[in-house]
Amino acid sequence: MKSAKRAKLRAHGWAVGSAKEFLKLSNAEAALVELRLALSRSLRTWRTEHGLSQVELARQLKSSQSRVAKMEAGDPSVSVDLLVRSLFAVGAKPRDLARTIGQLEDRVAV
Amino acid sequence: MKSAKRAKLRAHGWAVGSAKEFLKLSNAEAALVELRLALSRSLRTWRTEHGLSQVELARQLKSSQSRVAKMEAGDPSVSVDLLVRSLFAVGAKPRDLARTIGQLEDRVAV
DNA sequence: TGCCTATATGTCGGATATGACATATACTGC
DNA sequence: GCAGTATATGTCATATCCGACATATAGGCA
Repeated sequence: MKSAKRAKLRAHGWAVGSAKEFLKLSNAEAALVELRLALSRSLRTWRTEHGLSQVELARQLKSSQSRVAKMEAGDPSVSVDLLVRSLFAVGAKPRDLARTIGQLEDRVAV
Repeated sequence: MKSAKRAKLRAHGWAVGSAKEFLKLSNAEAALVELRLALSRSLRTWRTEHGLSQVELARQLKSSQSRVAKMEAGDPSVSVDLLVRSLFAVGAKPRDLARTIGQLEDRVAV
């Protein structure tokens, strides 16, 4: 939506866009979940390909085996922050992240 | 490093890889900071291009003007999580994130 | 079977992030 | 100068996350 059009709608407040906004928010949530899962898979793939156990990886990350397990399981108690930090910590480059994220489908209904 | 080689080194514990690990960790931190900044810029760009004020964006995100300001400033109190969630919430697609992240330089010295 | 290793799950105290509010700064047009 | 608007900064109570620990489950092997 262009700014001119939006400027006209703005005065009407949330009532105008509520349904659309609702969809956007739930889509956003779905996208976040998928992102978390994609990063989870990346981390597990990296670990197994390097022949490490969760305990060993945890030591590298200065974390614990249980948290590594939760990271790899996409547990909701794990933030995208932690996943990204972990991937960087094991040597992943921004490019690698970009590739992983870019492979997610674009499900956003606008 | 391949898993066979690593397996040999494993027994020696942290002493072997400490310097390398240190570099990796600080690189990881730097990468995270850059990522935060890149996402910050994306968010501000999106907002200004849509002719919204921080207050209006905050309402969309169910957040506050001050937090939006901090997001856009790359404030350390703002997590990557929140930035990503916000971008998704305004309709960004995984592809858009991927493009933003991919543009970061790969500074990791391995 | 019992033992060992790897992974998963539940919980908890302390740490960090969040929204909200107050306030400050900056830039308009009057 | 002074309103009005937009953005920045500081603080705080609450919410959420994190590492750690305990414990459970699963598979291999003697």
